Amino acid sequence: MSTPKKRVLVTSALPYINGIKHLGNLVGSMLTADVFARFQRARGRETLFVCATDEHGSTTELAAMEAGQDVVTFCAEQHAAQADICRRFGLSWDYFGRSSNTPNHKLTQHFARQLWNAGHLELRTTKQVYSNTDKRFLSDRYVIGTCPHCGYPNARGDQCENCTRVLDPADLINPRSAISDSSDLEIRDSTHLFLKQSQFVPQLREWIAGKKDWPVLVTSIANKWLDEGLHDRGITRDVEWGVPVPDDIGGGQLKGKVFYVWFDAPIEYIGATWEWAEVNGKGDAWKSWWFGDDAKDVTYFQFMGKDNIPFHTVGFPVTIMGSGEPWKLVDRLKGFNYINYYGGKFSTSHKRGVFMDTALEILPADYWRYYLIANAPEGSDSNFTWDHFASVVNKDLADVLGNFVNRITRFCVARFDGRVPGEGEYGAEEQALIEELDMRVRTYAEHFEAVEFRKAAAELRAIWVAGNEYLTRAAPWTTIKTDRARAAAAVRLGLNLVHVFAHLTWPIMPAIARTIHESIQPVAAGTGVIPWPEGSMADELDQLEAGQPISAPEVLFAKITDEQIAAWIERFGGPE
RNA sequence: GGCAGCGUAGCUCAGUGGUAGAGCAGGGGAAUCAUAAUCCCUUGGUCGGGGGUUCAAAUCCCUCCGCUGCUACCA
Repeated sequence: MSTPKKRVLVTSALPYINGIKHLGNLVGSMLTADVFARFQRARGRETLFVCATDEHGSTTELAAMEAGQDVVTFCAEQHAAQADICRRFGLSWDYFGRSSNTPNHKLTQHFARQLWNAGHLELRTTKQVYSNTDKRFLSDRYVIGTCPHCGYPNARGDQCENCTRVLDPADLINPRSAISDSSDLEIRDSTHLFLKQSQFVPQLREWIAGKKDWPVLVTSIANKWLDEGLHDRGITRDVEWGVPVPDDIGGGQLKGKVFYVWFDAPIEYIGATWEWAEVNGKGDAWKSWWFGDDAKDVTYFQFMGKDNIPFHTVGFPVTIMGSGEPWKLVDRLKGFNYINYYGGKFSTSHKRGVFMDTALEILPADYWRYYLIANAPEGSDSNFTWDHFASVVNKDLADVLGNFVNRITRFCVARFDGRVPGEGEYGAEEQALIEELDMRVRTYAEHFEAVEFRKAAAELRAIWVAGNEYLTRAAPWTTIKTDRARAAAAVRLGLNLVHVFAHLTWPIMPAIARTIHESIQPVAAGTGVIPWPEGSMADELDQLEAGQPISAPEVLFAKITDEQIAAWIERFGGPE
């Protein structure tokens, strides 16, 4: 298959600043984006992978208040914490930015100005709840009161969680502030900018219709919004923490207001690229990834959970289309369903499920990376249980991959002095394996190119299994008794296989891949990328020099025990 | 309530018109290099229920049931 030398731009949905993400958030955006970006780099394509924390909005202000911090300090600390945990998960972005940084401010104001000048924004005055005690406007969800439909006393202003009916804060009986519990509320007029999304329906529909390779999940959600009729959307808010609306937009009627977090957050994909260029002294290079003819050779991939799909198929595209400028739209949008935890939702407040920090407390990142990629919720929601997790880790990682590396390297150390044996020639058995792997490696790459993670992981596993099958057929522990050269050839092939496995495994399990590689030979210094084996398997499996020393690595994957499973169910929650 | 996705072997999931599949779990065997790890063979499903279209339906249509999510001011 030819390898187009195009640039690849990868973004993952921005994690919200408030709180450590759980495994579902991780697999649905950041992790799959990382594996994809690593694959592209491994194939030698110029790749830019950016992400950032999404920091604005009233939720952040209130979380900071609760933490007893000012919002700037709160966000700085939270950003540092997320950056650290993501780095420890092996997420390899070229830059991890912040939506509160200057580039995003400039870009958000630029896009708004373009939209305003083109007549796609208009001023509308809305009625909103103002809390005199809190001295702020309250978003609907921060007004609580008695539900007019079912009498539930703690219904939120956007929806009653008891009867699930959609509400307006004005409907609530005895409304009060969720922040202070004060009932000293009033309705005030507030003027806001509205984005006239409804004008873009035909353009959006045509754009979506051209995306034949997007998941059904994505196009069906997008079409549903278009079919129901797009509402014009308010893109400003009466809060303090956000990108300020500049004076030249809105005729001076929007003093003190900021843009809505969902308006500025996706713009931060561009902002993060700008931040990357600034930090690396690349000047205007960021523009070549996003703007005009310079970005013609860029293929842009987005990764996100299904909750983010409307904002990326409708909201952000309208911003770009409406700007009248040639900014890049997403080429390939990969959306994911959710991972459930024993059939229910992951929940911070109920201490149910596994979060990025607690996951790393109990096992290394690569265990999680493999499990999550092999079970990515692509077709439908998937379900996490400790028993399932343990069976995948123990079987696929410990028994199939770990044991293969262990058995061949230990045998080489015991019977061939820990050196790659040069005797013997590859025969029919080896040729059959080479042909099988030529096919399987091609298939594995095709699954990645098609952004199909479960299938890719299943093919990788099948490649590991092929190694064990070969070794059992070749049985060097038997042939060595009568034909040392024959056994030597089998060991040489087995060691070459270990080397190839390291290269194939790197996008999914970068740390383990490096360990495996270094048991055979040092990884070439440089970028840290362990490149894809682009050659024919006949060549790739004849790479190691005769006589070169190897070592048997320590146990690569510790098996998960029943006692551990029981302890983790106790700690994180289990079947109810 | 409306809408969307999903419902396939005990479990996790492929399969979108042409004789039901994979991995794990279960059963039998081989091997002994290896973390008792591996390899081979194998049991197991009226594809959520019902109706329809078709020479042919897991696949298309209708209807019912169930699960999950979204429903625009949570992000």
